[in-house]
Amino acid sequence: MSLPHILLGLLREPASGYDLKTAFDEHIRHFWSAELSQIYPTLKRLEKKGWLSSRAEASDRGPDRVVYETTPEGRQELVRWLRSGPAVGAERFAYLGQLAFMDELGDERQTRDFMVALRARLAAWRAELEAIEAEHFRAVPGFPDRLPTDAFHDHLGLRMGLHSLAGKLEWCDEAIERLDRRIGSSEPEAREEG
Amino acid sequence: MSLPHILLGLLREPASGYDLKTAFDEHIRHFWSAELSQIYPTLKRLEKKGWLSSRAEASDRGPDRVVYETTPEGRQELVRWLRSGPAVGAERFAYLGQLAFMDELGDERQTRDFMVALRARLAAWRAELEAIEAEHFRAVPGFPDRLPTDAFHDHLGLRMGLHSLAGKLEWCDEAIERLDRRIGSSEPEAREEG
DNA sequence: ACGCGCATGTAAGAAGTTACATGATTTC
DNA sequence: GAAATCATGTAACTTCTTACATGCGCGT
Repeated sequence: MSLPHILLGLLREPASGYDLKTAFDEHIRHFWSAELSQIYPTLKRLEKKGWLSSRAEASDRGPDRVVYETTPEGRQELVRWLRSGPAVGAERFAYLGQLAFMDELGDERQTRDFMVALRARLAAWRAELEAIEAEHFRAVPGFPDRLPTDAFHDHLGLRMGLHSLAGKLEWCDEAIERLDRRIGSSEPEAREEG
Repeated sequence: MSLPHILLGLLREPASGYDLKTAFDEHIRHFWSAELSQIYPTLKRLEKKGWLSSRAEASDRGPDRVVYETTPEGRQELVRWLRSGPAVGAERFAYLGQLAFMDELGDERQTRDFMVALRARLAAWRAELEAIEAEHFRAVPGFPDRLPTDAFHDHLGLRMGLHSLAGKLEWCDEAIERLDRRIGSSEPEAREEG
């Protein structure tokens, strides 16, 4: 039930479905994703609900664009969502499910391999967020303390990702360490790996 | 595409749909959730696929139970999923969407209120996980280093939640601090709040 | 001529939620 | 007698994914 609200939020300025998909891939992807085939019908639905209005617009290249913008009702609904308190509690982490059943494999070295792979994925993600933050530092005047309010809010989201990933990476290291101790004490042979 | 695999994982021992719902509410809820109305048809689908078999069983109280267990094919599919590497990247965080658009409200004190509310929710969640860990410490012999492999895997999941929440809570504190600085410097009146 | 980026969608199906329907037994 | 727990589901709907269909204009 959040995609409509994310679209409303993105439609601060008028945009086409295609534009919105670009925004998803560039900025929103860090906490949500959506396909064009989901965006187009959702926009139509929101227009029927009265939260958006649309108009056709000629394009420089390619076919006409259908440009949407929020109506006062749409804007009101966005504000209602923002004021309804943090939407927390429905998160789903498939990799924790995998981990929970990993003992089925009966070999803790496989759990270790899993944790090492997970650590690499999370570290890559963190590197990506760090690069974005570094770029902001370089390019945006007044970063981070004197940012205008919209850029400051973006920045808070980025920091959340970094803190959460830092915690998870600590956990990976802790888990790998404990697994090594268990593997080492149950099996006398040494095992080399970075 | 993870619910079938989580059900396969839970069906290490034969269980009914009702039993599985109980397991979801007790253990799985920390990283996944499912309703009975989703579990029952999914079990039927998995049986048709040949991953589960079922038999009716008399119950002490209430109607007959339909007890499922994994077939060799089901077990093989679970192992395939476990070995396919960490399923990461599709996570969705609605509250980061809210935060990103919060500047629409044009008042950073509302962002601050939001962060305080979010902090409280996350802290409550952490307290819950900590209570579970404390109970394990008290009740489970050999905790945490000499656990049997299944309990050790459960424990890793718990630690992940704690580390991730710790990172997020740090972020909340950082954000609230920065917001206070911004609010304080833009508006001279003091503001009391816990 | 071919592919890429722009721009629109539809169709089919899987996954998930909320509400409803039924009925036994046990506990207060 | 009422409420909780055990136990099964169906129906209607929303949400999301994957695959397909169409066509213009620009660069190589």
